[in-house]
Amino acid sequence: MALAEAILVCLTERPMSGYDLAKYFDASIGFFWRASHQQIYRELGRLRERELVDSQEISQSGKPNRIVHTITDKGRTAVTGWSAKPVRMPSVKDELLVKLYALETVDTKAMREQISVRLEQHQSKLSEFRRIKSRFYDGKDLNLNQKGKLIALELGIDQELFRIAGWETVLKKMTDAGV
Amino acid sequence: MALAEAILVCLTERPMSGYDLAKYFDASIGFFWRASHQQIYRELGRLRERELVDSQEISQSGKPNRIVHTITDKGRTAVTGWSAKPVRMPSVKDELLVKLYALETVDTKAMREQISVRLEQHQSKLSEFRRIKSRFYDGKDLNLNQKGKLIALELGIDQELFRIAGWETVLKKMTDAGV
DNA sequence: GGCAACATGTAACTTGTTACATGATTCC
DNA sequence: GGAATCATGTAACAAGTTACATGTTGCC
Repeated sequence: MALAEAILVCLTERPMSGYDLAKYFDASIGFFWRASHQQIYRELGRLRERELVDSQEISQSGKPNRIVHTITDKGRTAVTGWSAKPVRMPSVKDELLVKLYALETVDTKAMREQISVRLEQHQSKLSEFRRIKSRFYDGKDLNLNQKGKLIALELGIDQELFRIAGWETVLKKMTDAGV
Repeated sequence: MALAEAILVCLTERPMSGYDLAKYFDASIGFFWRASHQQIYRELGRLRERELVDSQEISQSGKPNRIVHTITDKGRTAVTGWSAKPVRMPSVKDELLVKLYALETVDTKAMREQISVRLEQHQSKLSEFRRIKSRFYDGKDLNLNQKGKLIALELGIDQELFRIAGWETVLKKMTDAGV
């Protein structure tokens, strides 16, 4: 259950509400471990039960109340313990690759269209990563915390570049194969 | 639910038992959509209910009986229909990237060790892919079915090469950052 | 006045993982 | 005689997805 730890890692940055966490995931750590707001709320409940976070309701006049979650010392210890444990290989699940594998059986016109869509998605992720890099990291003096995030981000950028090249090659090879 | 379709795609090749399918997944389509034997058995039950496969028990003297699943015409239609539908972006879930993102908070010695393990895993996948390519595809005349599989396999090979280079770069950048 | 975004969650369902269970055959 | 492999599954649980529910504020 790395979702728990991903949340705790975010909370080492600053205390956050479930909504803040969902936004934070979308814009950063979620590039490496995606989670929906429902998952985050459920996991926060469990983290509270295990006393890894401390949750405080803050009343706001007018607006609905915010529940702000703060990582506890027990939570910090849990993160360090987790960090030393071995990781698994990331799960492999790409329907588009299954379709490619089944090339003879599929609708190849639709398939080319789907590859184009995929290419655009990688392109927009690439732009987003580059924007974040130039905005927050380029030409700045970075501490270790920031350096870690930058290294991860640069790996993300290279990955998007690779994937764009990869799917473009696939399109060429499909053409060569006559489909 | 692409597992259903991945199974149907395998069964277009030849009728198979659940056990055969689990083996087949491990050695081919599972490179792009991993599934455990439990998932496969469960899904086969559902496919039978939906009449997309026809399941026949074959008694074997001595050995336990095999249940052989054959794709039906309805099943073939389902695959074609599925193939034209848009796909999602593959899920992103890599604990090692989360740890990299949280570099300051983690045990960096253990982290370097985990990257080394990951590198070995990619190396062994690469060898496996290359072995399959040279054994089944190199220097042969291929039909469209085989060409699709080869294109997917070559994308897999490039991906492993990219990932090896990527994690090696991360190790270098960690050294530069002093961890 | 309506719609998007803020903010929080529950419920139902599907998928994926871990552990358990059974019994035969083949190889050492 | 014991371990590995063949072959088939069930049960319990964890994780992920989709849909629903509620009420506010701020903008056009």
